[in-house]
Amino acid sequence: MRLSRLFFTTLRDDPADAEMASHRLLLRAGYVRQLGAGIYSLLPLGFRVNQRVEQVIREEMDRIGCQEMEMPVVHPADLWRESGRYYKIGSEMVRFKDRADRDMVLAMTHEEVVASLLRDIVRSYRQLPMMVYHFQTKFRDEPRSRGGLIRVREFVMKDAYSCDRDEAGLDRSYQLQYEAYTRIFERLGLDTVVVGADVGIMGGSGAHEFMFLNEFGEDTLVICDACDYAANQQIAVVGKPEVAAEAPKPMEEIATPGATTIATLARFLEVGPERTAKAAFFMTGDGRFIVAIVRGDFDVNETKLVNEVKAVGGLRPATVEEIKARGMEAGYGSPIGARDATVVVDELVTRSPNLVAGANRDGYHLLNVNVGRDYTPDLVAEIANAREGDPCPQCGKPVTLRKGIEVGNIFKLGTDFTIPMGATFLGEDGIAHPIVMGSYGIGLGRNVACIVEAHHDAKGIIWPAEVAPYPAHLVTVGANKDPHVVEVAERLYEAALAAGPRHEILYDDRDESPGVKFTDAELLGMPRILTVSPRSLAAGGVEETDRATGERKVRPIAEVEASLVGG
RNA sequence: CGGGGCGUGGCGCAGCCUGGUAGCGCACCUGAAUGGGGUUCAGGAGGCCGAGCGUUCGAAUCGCUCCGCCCCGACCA
Repeated sequence: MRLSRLFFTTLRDDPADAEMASHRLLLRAGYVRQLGAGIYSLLPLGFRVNQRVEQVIREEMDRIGCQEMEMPVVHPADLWRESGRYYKIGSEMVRFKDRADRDMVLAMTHEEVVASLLRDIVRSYRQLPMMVYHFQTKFRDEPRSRGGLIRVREFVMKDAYSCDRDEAGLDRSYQLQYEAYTRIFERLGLDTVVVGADVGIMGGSGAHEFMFLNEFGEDTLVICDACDYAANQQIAVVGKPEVAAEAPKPMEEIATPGATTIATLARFLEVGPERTAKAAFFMTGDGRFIVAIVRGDFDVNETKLVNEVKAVGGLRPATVEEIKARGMEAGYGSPIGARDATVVVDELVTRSPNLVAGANRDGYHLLNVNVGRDYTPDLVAEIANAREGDPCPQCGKPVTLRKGIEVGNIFKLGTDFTIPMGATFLGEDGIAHPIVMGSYGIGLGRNVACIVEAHHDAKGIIWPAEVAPYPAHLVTVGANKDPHVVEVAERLYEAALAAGPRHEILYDDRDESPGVKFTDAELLGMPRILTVSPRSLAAGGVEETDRATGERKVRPIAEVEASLVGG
């Protein structure tokens, strides 16, 4: 591609809205443009990178026998009513009516379509196992997009679905996908950490997320450097402190004016936060009021809480009015005297005697509160967040907390879609069984952004060869002075072009100053920068710069040409 | 959805407080010089100042409403 013809422009100034290096560089180098909140166009360069990423994924999916297909973006709402997700998912799913007043939705993912196809096509166990995938646009009307391509509303995802006769088959398919993912991210140049993940209220029996460690990540990971333990904080269960036994003391009310947070309370009473109980109040999507109690030195983990109380529709913080209506006082709250509330207590609290807890009276707390004696939990569970330095559940060494971006996930769905949607097969036993599914997603744009996060320097992007839009960037200098420069450059360019699409290079044939050309070449990030100039010709050929190492050498023209057309 | 910030040419910004009909840098066009690190000079083109309503003789500037975008939080099968 001749740069003089390429639909793009580079920017000298950093776009004001781009905080992440990847976002800034992709905008500045002319790979993407924003159309709206979380909605991006891929310019030709960006599209080419996307295609390269897609191709890597395609090869690895094909390699494990996953079959490529394509499913629609617009679905009849009835399909989603069948699985029940039409009612469970909130406003992140775009709903609309077609001209005949039929309810339609924009696809957020494609489990329903796969299940409906299975129902139509699969009759016998002989047709299983089977895996399919496609690259397709998803629209998720996220409340807030962020980080350029990291969190968007419209994006292309590779989503694969495994379909098996039973759990053992699912385990095999899952393992194949796991291994394929490992190869994919290695080829993409992304170091990932695989963490155990939340399966959510939709059920399923297991999930892993492939995480790219990055400070802008939206997930917090609990990682042990001493062993291989790694989990999303949403589900991480780590060791809790030992608590010294203590005889229960009489409960006693004490004035604590203004001490509405654990920090101020602990300071006021001159005790450690571990001597206090923290109350958090939630409403479930189905209208239940939850009081969650953790020790003052911990935070409530909402994912764990959602799962423990099986909160359909999730949790939202309760309002002050809702708290008052149940006999409690925000800022001075505890389950003592609570009405119409489900009390969920972290197991550590039950082992911690004589805690300070709210008196449910403005400006007062209670000393020496003991679970069981002073109030009765409806549920005792592990609902606290793992903290930096807590003991690893596998080896006991302190864990660290890291931020990560989810670049891929694999999920054992089980029969959550096939049972409600009636996707069954006739087994060897002559009985109908539900097909056992798994789903496996990789968001393309997010991966492109992460690749840039991992591969750039102060000057620009440095694409790994596997995903570079073009293998080389050819620059001419002094072309106006010396016709031989143009001759050689044209010869190299045409030779690469003739060698096939995979060999095509980027050719900066613009009448720009050398500074502009070199600066753009480094910004754009092709792995090899080839310079043809009177100087390089006099030195024996073409100057080649390795973008990653900065290493330069002059090579004979014929040798460079061979490298462009060869394997 | 709550809190904060910002909408002025493709990008980055000034002007707004103290109303008087829009400016700078980069990019773009023309010409000349230059030709190995965003080169120089000269001359240009491009903006109903996010939208609507209001105040005023007069609004980019003041007021109200709306829309959009960014950040923090909530949210993220």
